[in-house]
Amino acid sequence: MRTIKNSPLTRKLSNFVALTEVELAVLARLHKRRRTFEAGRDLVHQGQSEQAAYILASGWVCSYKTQTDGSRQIVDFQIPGDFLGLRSVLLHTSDHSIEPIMEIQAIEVVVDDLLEAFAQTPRLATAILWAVSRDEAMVVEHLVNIGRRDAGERMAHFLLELGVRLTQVGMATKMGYTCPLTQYHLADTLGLSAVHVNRVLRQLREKGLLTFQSGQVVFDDYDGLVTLAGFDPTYLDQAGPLLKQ
Amino acid sequence: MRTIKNSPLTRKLSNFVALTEVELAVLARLHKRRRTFEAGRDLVHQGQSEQAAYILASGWVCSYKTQTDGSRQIVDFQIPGDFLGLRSVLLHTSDHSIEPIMEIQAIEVVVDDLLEAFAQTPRLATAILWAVSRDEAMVVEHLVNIGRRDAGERMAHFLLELGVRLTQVGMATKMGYTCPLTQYHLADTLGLSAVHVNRVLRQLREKGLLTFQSGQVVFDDYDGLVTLAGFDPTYLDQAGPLLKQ
DNA sequence: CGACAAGTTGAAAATGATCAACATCAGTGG
DNA sequence: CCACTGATGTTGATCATTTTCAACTTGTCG
Repeated sequence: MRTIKNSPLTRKLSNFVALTEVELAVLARLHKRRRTFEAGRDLVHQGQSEQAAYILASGWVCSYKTQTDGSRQIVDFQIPGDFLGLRSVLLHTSDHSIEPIMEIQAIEVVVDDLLEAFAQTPRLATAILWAVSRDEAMVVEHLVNIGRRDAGERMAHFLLELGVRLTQVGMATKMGYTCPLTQYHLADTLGLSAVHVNRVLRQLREKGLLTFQSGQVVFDDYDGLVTLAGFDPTYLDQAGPLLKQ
Repeated sequence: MRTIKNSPLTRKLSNFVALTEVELAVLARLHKRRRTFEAGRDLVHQGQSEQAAYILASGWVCSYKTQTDGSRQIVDFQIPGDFLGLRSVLLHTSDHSIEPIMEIQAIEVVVDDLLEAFAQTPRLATAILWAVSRDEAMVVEHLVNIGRRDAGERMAHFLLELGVRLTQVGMATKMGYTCPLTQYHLADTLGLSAVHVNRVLRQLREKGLLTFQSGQVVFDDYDGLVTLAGFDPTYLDQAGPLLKQ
């Protein structure tokens, strides 16, 4: 049976703040309607001013921005336990869109409930501040990835990072993982054209580093990839609770 | 006389949460030693595990990451009122370095005091959560800038954004502003080579759009720049307090 | 089967990087 | 007062990476 104690969000927050029974109860009251969204249809749309945020329960989504010329930049992917649209709610306006990669389930959280919960249990606010900071650290790493690495390094770095994140929730190993992303998703994530993504994947495969085919990422030479990408997973590490009970 | 009530940080946080006298008092107790740092010498160094965060009181700093091959990516610039190193403190490790562009003054904040303050006044935690979210929105916009715009558009967008931020603190107008950044800073910010930065600045000047010489940014054609860059300052807007007294 | 999304490949064009040289200016010490 | 130095800015020539355009393949689903 799935309870509040083993939800992905609780598991994630517990890495930072050891939550008490009272805090778990407050967290439980946040869980409102569970909603299902189909692949490809936007959950939140750029420019919209939203009332609710969500906690992702199952599936993958991507958050992205589109420009007037039609090009888009994927900012990040979210996996179960991650917040969706929290920034939009806090800043009173959505500066980005959120699209499910597959059919997903998400739990709606009303913003007033969340702010009320902070008042009741400040440690929960601290835990969420930590979660937001970790998200920012990932965006920063993407920025470095796009700004200062060539196409091959970008691809290797991105797929390694995704591997580490999925490993943390039991969905990947150092051997590889199942990955529903298309080459178009990769292109929009890495700031490349879809055609070039295809070539880069071929080069990595021919060098014996990694194979990404039929929705499966296989690390043929994990250490070689780490070296190529200059991958340092420190920014993803969970160093253990900062606040004790 | 400079009091807690008109410090840049208070001014910034007040945009989100109307702070009470009690909360202002808690904020005041956070203000510890005021320290001066010279230009070019790192305030926080990548990999270091820091005890303290800072609030920038005067001057500009940049936060950046360096890679093993020596290239660096500037993630963002901070101006007075911004937090420095908050993420490092929350995540228990510094994933980036912070370098003063000029001589700066910063106020040291001990992390335990900050977490203690959250417990006393949860609304302060909410205000800081908002500030962190706004920082993230800026990093996201930089990501789009580097991922999906060409060199000229990037330069225009960056200098326009900086203009808006400086205007919010009274240090710029639509005419232009004083800017201490070198072409190397711009290159490391925009993911370009310093040589190409120089060419791009020349092209913008020859097109009558903007002049950046001798530490002065002059907008020769503001609207033209906005069009070129596809600049939409929504993500920088301060929509007014979400939490009332 | 037909339609459509996704993946693959080649050739030409564009964008930006690298290398190298030189200019300008402020500070420094003889 | 001047030569020297280092940081910054400027320009040209060449090279590498990545994009664009176009065609074609493969697989899936009705």
